[in-house]
Parts: sequence; C-alpha cells; structure tokens
Amino acid sequence: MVPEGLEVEIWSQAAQVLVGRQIATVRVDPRCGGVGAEVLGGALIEGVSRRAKTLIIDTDHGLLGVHFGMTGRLVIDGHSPITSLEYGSARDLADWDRCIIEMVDGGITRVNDPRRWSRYEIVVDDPAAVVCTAPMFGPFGPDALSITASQLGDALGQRRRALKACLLDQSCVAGLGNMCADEVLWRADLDPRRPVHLLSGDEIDHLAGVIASTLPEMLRAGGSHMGQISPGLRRVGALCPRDGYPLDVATVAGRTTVWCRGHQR
DNA sequence: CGGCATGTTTCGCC
DNA sequence: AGGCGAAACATGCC
Repeated sequence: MVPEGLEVEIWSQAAQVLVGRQIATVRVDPRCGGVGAEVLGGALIEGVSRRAKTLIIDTDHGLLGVHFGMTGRLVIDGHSPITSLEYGSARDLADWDRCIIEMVDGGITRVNDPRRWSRYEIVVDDPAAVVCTAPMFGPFGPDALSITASQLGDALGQRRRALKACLLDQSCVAGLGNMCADEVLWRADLDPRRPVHLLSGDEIDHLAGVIASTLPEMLRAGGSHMGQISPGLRRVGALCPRDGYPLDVATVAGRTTVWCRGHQR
C-alpha cells in the first residue's frame, strides 16, 4: 500500500510510543524540505497525530509535519508497522532515509523513502498561521474515517467535478487516496465519473455511510490495500468480485481508476 | 529496456 | 472562476 490516510493513521497510532520522549537530533534530507529542523533538538514530544495524510509530531519546540509522498515508510525504533508498500520497495537502504529523529534514550525514528517524494515542514510559530501557507497542513475537508452525511453533503456542495475527483481532493474530503476512493465507490454502487451535482441526497447519504464504515474496517484489516478491489484486480481482464462483470480500467480525474459498469451507476 | 506507479503541485487551456 | 489534462517530481520495479 502507498501512504493514504489509513497508513498514516496506523503510523500515528504506533508512534504514540514516542510521546514523553526527548529528541536528541533531527536530520532531514534538504531536498525534501524540513528547513529549520535543528530547532527540534532537545525537544520533548508531547503528542503525535494525523491530519489527512500528514503525520504531526508535536513537541515543546514546535511541530514536525511529515507527508509520506508515494513511497515513504515510517520506521519506529527499528521496526515498521507496515512492512511492505505497494509500489514501494522491500528493501530498506540507509541511502533512502530522508528524515532521522534520534532520541536521547537511543531510539531512532526515521522515514525511509526510495522515491524521495516525502516532505517535511517545521512549524515553530502559531500553527494556525501556517495552515494556509503549508499545503501539507491543509486546508482539509472532513476526515474520511469519521465523515457524516451532512459533512459530505457540505463538502461536495456546489462542485461540479467528477465524484472521484472530489474524493481525491484533500480540501474536499481528507485522507482518501486512489485505492480507497475506488473501493468506496465500488461499495456504494457509484460511477466514479458521475458529476457530483447530479447525485441525489440519498446517494450522498449512502456514500457517506459507506465511507464511514469501510475505512475503519480497512484500517482494522491492515490498510488501503485490504479492500475488495484488491491490487490484483486493478488490471484489464479482472472480474468484479460482486457480479463477475469485467472491471473497467481507465483514467478518471487523472488517476488510474477501476470500476464495475455492472453495478456502479 | 520501456513503461508504469495507490501523491501532490503547477501550468496552460477552455 | 472553475475544471481538466498534462507535465513534473525521482526512482524502483515488472
């Protein structure tokens, strides 16, 4: 799996073991941002949380925001809660460490990212002041893991784009990636190409319910690759697990999209 | 070897 | 203005 909101949630939960510990040094590959990371030296970690696909490490010296890009993986004290990344690598080369946080107690937390698309932001001012300038901190729509029907209705609002484009837009709905977007649309019987302004209120309500039930289920199952539209079905010739109809594979909203013409309308 | 990749931003065009 | 496609990013993998 690639880091969608679910993966960051898994890492965020695992990273709670960092709370209460003191940072010795933080080093960031300068090609990945992280300007000013040295100010976190000696800082006490007060909390770890997730916003959309961003991991936020909160310290008494400021915040460290981490966006994992497409192949970033968090390794905490030598072990990773997610060992294999779809489109990532099974290897873990020191050359691929883009951020290394050394703790005073000797522990090391790092981001190993072959493709170097992970990004880091240090926030030492009022975080609210940075929200509008650092995209990795938002603005975000309601989080998919707990979205309600009224939140989704408001988020889609008067937009006129394809439904999938809205689901992938983090300022509309936060946390969904390409794989989870296909999964929830498949489960909700909705065509990813449908213009959102043509959805009925009932369809929006239904979709919200599907999102809010499917994501926690996939989280428990292990992440964004654990849906019914598994990675192996993302190819021409695969059959819909529900009705056996040949799945469609095409580009929608600029992304590879898989759906079933048989039951998604 | 060529092409593809599950994230995001930017840019040009309609 | 808003939406869309394409390109760019960088590199491993099939």
